[in-house]
Amino acid sequence: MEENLNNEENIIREEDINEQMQVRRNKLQDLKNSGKDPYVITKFDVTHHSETIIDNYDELEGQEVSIAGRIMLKRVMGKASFAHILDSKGLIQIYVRKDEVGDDSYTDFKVYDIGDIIGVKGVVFKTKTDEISVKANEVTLLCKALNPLPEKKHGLKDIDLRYRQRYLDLIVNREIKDTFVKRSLIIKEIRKFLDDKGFIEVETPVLHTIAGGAAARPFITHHNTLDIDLYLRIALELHLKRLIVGGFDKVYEIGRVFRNEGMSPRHNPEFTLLELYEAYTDYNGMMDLTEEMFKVVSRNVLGTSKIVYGDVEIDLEKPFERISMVDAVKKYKGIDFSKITSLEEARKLADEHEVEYEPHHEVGDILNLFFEEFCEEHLVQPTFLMNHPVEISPLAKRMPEDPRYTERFELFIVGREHANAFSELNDPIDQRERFEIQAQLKAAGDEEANDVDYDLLNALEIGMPPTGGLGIGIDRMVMLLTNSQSIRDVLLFPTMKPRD
RNA sequence: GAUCCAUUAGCUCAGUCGGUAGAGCACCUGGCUUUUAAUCAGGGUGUCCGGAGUUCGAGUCUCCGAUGGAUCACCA
Repeated sequence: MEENLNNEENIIREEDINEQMQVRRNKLQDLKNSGKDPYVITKFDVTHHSETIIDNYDELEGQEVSIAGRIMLKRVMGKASFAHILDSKGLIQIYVRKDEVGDDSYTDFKVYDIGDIIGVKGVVFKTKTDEISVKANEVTLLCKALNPLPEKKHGLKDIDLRYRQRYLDLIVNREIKDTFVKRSLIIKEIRKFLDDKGFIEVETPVLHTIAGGAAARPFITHHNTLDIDLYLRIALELHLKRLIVGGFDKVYEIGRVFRNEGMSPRHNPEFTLLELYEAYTDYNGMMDLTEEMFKVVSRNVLGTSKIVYGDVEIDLEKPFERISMVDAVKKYKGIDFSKITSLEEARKLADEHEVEYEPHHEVGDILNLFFEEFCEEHLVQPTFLMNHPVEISPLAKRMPEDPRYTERFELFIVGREHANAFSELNDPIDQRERFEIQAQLKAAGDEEANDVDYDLLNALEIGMPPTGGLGIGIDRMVMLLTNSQSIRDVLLFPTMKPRD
């Protein structure tokens, strides 16, 4: 059955071969017929990269080098040719003369296509226009490209194709490679930053029996042998806290989490989350850590902590602003929620200001709606939004001076949430009550509400020290530091709907 | 999930009022021993995203569908 389907696909594909693709297949067949099948070659010794040759021209002039890369541009004349070769570091020109490589080799070279991968042995020199080049004395075809590359002038602009065929995008739009190099450096710097502070990196399960630690709809999968449904994790929180109970004082994990929700320029179904937990500190400690991390990572990766995002300059150097959610709503909307004590008052306010709420929303939920509606977009420079209502913070400790609110903060930059942290709730009795409220919400149809995690409750009953916890969306952070407007520009292979 | 926009050659894009499908690059044939998005002469290679409808006639108008983008909803 499956084979039949594949055969059908293959038949369709054969029909899709256009003239250019057919020409290249014919060229490959000719190579094979004359004993020059490039696919039998297993290795090629590369001694230099384009960048090395260009950066060290003075030492390398007249020296023999061996380079390899993809033909990107080709200028063929009767008995001599120029071409540009793309290797992992960039472009370099090669000069191929018939009287240097021999008649047969030159004839072969003339029919190589843009996109083919060749190895070149030759001598470093400068052309009369001062371009650093390699004069070939030997050219080897290492791989035939059977499909043509996009055009040299305009490259590949079709966003759909760029995401679906990222390999093409990387070849043709080489500047995007920088984004992914930076992404790698950012994650490396985060690890270094945390390791230097004595944090231990751990790995916890991706397959969960309970989807908790965040408000999100999970992906559901099935384990055949156990015959149970499992959830792909939506957060790292609940396992990392168990490790604090177990005696690790400082732990972190950088891992993929999965949320079965809408996609947008800022949301991908799978994304990378950093979560860390530190015993014997609170959300103030987490604020200091967050501020330092953003500053240091930016400095070490970009060489500066004053960055440009879109048309705004963001200063990660000066102390981040700190404001409570109640004060933010007061500042940007002129409404003082600290004086709102009943749900009726809150609903009346919401009605007056055309803020839509759900029947199950309490005062704290409505406060949060006001914040999202009227304040969020104003928090462009780094701002810690603090002291969220307990209703939207089921895992955070209450503020001792006002139990309606929690010791929690979110870091906002360019109007977006970049971090979320709190003094972790370690009161097992309070935690049990909050889980039960979540369970009621879930029973009432809220698909994002948490289940009761009895094992976590047991862990808390064993005893978790006062702990600060922090989560940072790595993709958002990479977007910020690479001035990327879409999350898909910082993901090598963003989730795409299959065609047909 | 809703709304708007896009989809034409391998790539980037034109296509007027509904009247036989166009350009540049790429590709093919030939020339050219220092080119620089090489160049000179010649060649158009197509499921106009798919399907249905209106019409004498549809790339163009209408409807249904696919994929993508933006905005909204949800969220990080």
